[in-house]
Amino acid sequence: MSDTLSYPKARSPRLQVEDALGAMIATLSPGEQLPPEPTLARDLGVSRATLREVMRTFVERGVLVRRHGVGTFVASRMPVMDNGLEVLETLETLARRIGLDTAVQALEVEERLATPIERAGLGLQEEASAPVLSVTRVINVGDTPVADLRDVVPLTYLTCDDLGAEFRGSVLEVLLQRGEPLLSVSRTEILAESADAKFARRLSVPRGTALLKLVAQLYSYDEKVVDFSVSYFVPGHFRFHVMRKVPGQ
Amino acid sequence: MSDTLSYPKARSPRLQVEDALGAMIATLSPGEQLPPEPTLARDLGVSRATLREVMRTFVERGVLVRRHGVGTFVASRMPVMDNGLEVLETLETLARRIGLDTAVQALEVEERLATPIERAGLGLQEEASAPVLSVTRVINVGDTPVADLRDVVPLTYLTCDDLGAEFRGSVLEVLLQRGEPLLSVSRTEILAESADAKFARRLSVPRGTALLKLVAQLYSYDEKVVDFSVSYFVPGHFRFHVMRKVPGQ
DNA sequence: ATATGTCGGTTGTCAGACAAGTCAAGCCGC
DNA sequence: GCGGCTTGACTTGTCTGACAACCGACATAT
Repeated sequence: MSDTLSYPKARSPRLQVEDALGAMIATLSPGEQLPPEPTLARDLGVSRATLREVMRTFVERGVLVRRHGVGTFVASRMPVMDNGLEVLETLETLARRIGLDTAVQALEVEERLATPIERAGLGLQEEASAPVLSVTRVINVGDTPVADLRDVVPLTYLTCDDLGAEFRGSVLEVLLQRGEPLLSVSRTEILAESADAKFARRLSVPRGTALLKLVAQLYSYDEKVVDFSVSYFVPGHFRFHVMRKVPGQ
Repeated sequence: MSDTLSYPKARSPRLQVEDALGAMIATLSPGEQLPPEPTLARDLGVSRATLREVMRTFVERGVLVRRHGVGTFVASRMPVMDNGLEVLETLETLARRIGLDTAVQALEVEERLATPIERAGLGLQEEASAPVLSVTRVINVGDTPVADLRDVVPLTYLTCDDLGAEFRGSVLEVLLQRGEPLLSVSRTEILAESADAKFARRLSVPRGTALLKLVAQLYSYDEKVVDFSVSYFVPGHFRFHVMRKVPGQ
C-alpha cells in the first residue's frame, strides 16, 4: 500500500500561489481590484494566512496596493510587466513576457582555465588553477542580435556533461533545475561601455555604440560564487529598471 | 483646497513590529539565528501571523533567510548596507560613503512648462499646461565632471521659493526634509547612451563616450509622480549595482 | 443642505492547532 | 565498536475560524 518511493517534491503552497497570483495579476489592468481575500483563498485552495503572506511579497515589490477596509488593487505602474531587476531570471523568459521570440546564435561551450579577471570575479585565490566551464552566446530577436552573454562556472559546479542535448545556452536554467548548489542572490553591477571592434561585429552595431553592460556574480547559500557572467545589451530592445525604496519608510 | 490624502495613521501593530524587528536585526551579526517565532511573537506582543507577515518583508528584502524546520537567520550579506540601488539616496551621500568630495557646477533652477517627454514621464497626459520646477546640475569630483542630473517637479509639489538659500541641488533632499508629499518608491530605468555634443562638452568627455543613463520616476503614496529625473554618469567613478533574488525562496 | 448613524463589505489581527522539515541523541542488530 | 534506524525535541509552514478596524454608501435626522 504505502510505498516508500520518493515522489518529486510538490512545490509548496506558497510558491504555487505566488505563481498563480502573479499570472492572475498579469491579466488585470492597472488600478483594477482583486477579489476579496476569502474568495481568492478559496479559489486558490489555500488558507487566507498563506495568501496574505504571498500578497505581502507583491505589495513589497510594488505590484499590489492594499487599502484597509476597501480592497486590494493592482498598482498603477505595473512594474511586473516591465523587466524589474529585483528577481533574477533567464533572458528567455524575460523576452517571452514582453512578446519577443529569441534565438541563440554562436553558442560556444568549452572547458578551460579561468582568466585572471574571471578568477577575481569568481572569488578564487590565485594559487591554484581554476578550471571552468565557459558558455558564450549571442541572443537574437528575429535577425538582429540584441545581447551578448558569457557565463563562467567552476567545473566543481557544472561540467560540459551536465548540459543536456537540448541545452540552449541558459546556464541559470540548468543550475536552477538541478537545485544544487542552492542559490541565494546575484550581485549585478551596472555599467556602460562602448562597443569595440569585436562586439561591433558580433552584435552588428557600429563601433562606438553605447552598450549596457551587466556584470553578475551568482552566489550560493554558502557565499561562494557559482557563476560569473558578463552581458552586453544593445540599446532599444530590453528595458531594465529597478524599484528603489525611499529611506525612512 | 486642502487635499486630505492618506497619511500615516496611528502606527499599526505591523509597523511597530517592523521597526522593532528591524532594530533587533541591526544588533545581530550576519548568520546569527533569531529566536523562534512563538517566542518572538510573544516578546513583541503580536500574533504569530502578524509577525510572519513582517518577517516575509525582510525575507523579500534579503535581510533574513528562513530554513524550514531549522530557523530564521540574519542574511550574511546585507544588500542595504552596500551602495546598491535598492535604496534611493542623494548622489552626495553616496559619494561621501565611498570617500569622494563632490561639488556642484552649473546649477540651474527655473520654472517653466514641461516638455512632452517630461509630461509623459510625470504621468500627465492631457493636462493643458504642466508648469514645473526644473533643476539641472553637473556633479564634479575634484575638477572632473562625473554626472549630469536634471530633476523636473510639478509646481504643485515644489516651487522655486521652497528651495532654501543653501540649496545645493538635491531635490530629493528637499522633498524628504519637507515630508510632504509622502514618498514611496522610485522607478529607475537603466540605459546606456553615447554622449552627444552637448553632453560631451558639459561632462568634458570625448563625443561618443558611453554614458550610463538613469531615468527615474519618484512616486508618492497616492501613485502620483512627484519627480522625473534624468541622470548621466561618466563611467569609472560610481559603481552601481543591484542585488537580484533567485526565484523560488 | 448638512450632519449623523447604520450597515455591508474588506482588510488587519488574533489564538490555537496540526503538518512538515531538520537535527541529534539514542537504540538496535551485527 | 559500528552502521543504520528510530525516536523525539524543536522549528518553520499551513490551516481554521473568529473578531476588530476601517471605508464607502445609503438612509435618516437636524
